[in-house]
Amino acid sequence: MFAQAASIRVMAPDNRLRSTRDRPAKPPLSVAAIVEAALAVTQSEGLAAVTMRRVAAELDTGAASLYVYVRNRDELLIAMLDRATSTIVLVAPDSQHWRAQVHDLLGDSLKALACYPGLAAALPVEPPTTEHTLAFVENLLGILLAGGITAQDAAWACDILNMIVTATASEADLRDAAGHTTDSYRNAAVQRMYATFSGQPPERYPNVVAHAGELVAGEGDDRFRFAVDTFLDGLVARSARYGS
Amino acid sequence: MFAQAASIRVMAPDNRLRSTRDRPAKPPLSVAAIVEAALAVTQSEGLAAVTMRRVAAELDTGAASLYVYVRNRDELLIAMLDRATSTIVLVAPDSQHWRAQVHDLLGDSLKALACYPGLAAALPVEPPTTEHTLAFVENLLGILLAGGITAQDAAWACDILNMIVTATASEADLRDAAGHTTDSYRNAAVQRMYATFSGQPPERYPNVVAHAGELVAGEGDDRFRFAVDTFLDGLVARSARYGS
DNA sequence: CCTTGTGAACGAACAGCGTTCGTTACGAAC
DNA sequence: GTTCGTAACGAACGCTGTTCGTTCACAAGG
Repeated sequence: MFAQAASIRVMAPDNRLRSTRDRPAKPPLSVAAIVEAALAVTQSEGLAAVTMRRVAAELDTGAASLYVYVRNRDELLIAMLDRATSTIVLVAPDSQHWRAQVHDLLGDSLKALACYPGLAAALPVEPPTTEHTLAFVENLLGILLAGGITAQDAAWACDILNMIVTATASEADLRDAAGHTTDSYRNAAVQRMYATFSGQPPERYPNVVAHAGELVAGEGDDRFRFAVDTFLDGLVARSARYGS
Repeated sequence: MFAQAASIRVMAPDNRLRSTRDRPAKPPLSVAAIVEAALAVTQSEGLAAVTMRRVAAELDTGAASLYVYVRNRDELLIAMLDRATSTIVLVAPDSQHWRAQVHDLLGDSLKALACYPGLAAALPVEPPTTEHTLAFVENLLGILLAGGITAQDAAWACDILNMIVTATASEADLRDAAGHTTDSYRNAAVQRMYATFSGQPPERYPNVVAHAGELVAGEGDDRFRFAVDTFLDGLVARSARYGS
């Protein structure tokens, strides 16, 4: 066993040559490569599978090697969020179409998060201090200000809108969990939720039972649009009240 | 060592007697006792400290003993949430004061969650199927319906308002993390966030830098009231539009 | 060409986690 | 008085994130 290990060591150059031929191109270790590998694992197996060992295995190395580029797992998660956020297309604020811009921007954000089940739910609560998350907040804040929202309202609204995106993404993870088919517009998880609500004793939970359908209604997109729209309506009503 | 262990076994009755005298009253193991112990640990050391071993130690027993009453850790967390939710005082929906009732109910919910740092953030995404969480949703839904909100809007609003509470509680955990003193209205975490925002390059993040103050402004309560109020404004505006 | 040094890579280990297994011991029932 | 179900529990398993000390490849200097 020892001799074998020794011979492997000696044959290291050959090994690398062989592996380089086997796989397309094994990129050298780097922060970007690690983040990309972690995102790939998340996409295919969920965030729970994103362990240091699993990510390292994806790069044909050991867990300890990652710590040269990443301080710890939390930092990796934040880097993953930043990478995902970087795919959001930013827009120049336009006071004429600010509501549509908010919808587009948040929709993009939701799409970016929805690719990586669990990532949205498992992040430190107050994150946006990395490059792309800051750029995102900057853009959202700019659009709201262009829309005539008070600076204070706009700032707080950023926080809340972001929260809506995150929560919706987490919910979407759950809704898509059990084999999402585009044909059936209700998957198993939603049906189970409906059964839970409608199966309660009506004298104890009359509204829940009566409106079980409404409680579980809507695709993620519908609920998302409702949340954002309603909140924006509130913002506008508020700023109108300030004006008067 | 073996003999000592044996003698301990033999002295088990005495041991129990002694421990019964030492501590006020060691309650027998039960789901309620386990949940209470877990909540106590959360309150004093945060949710991260709520490990099966730590909770068991709180009850002077081993981790394995808990599994007689609790299927796994997730179920314990859900039971903890249900217990915390049970402290919320429910109200009979009154269409005259429905907005105040929503504020009271959600405020209570926030208080209930704020006692246990981390609990809000670390829960399965779509929980409310336990007794007290269902009762809470039932009541919130009833109040919104009494307020003249559409059934569909009310149902979705329950979800979103709940989300606001959860997220605010998580944020409050963060804000209170580093020794919250009632005197200084800004703690270290908030100051650090302000420094991060205002310290960015102004040409790259002009709005973030310009409005760093607004971004971190407000106690948890202010932000919470803003979020709920604005969303309710939106709901009202929406139902007015339906009417027309 | 050989030595030296520097830092990435890595194997092994640590402490802790959730959970399970098999055994023990106690209290009630017959 | 014996039996039996089951709560309680010690020990273990496989896994986690992280650290330590060593090894190795490669570039710089003599």
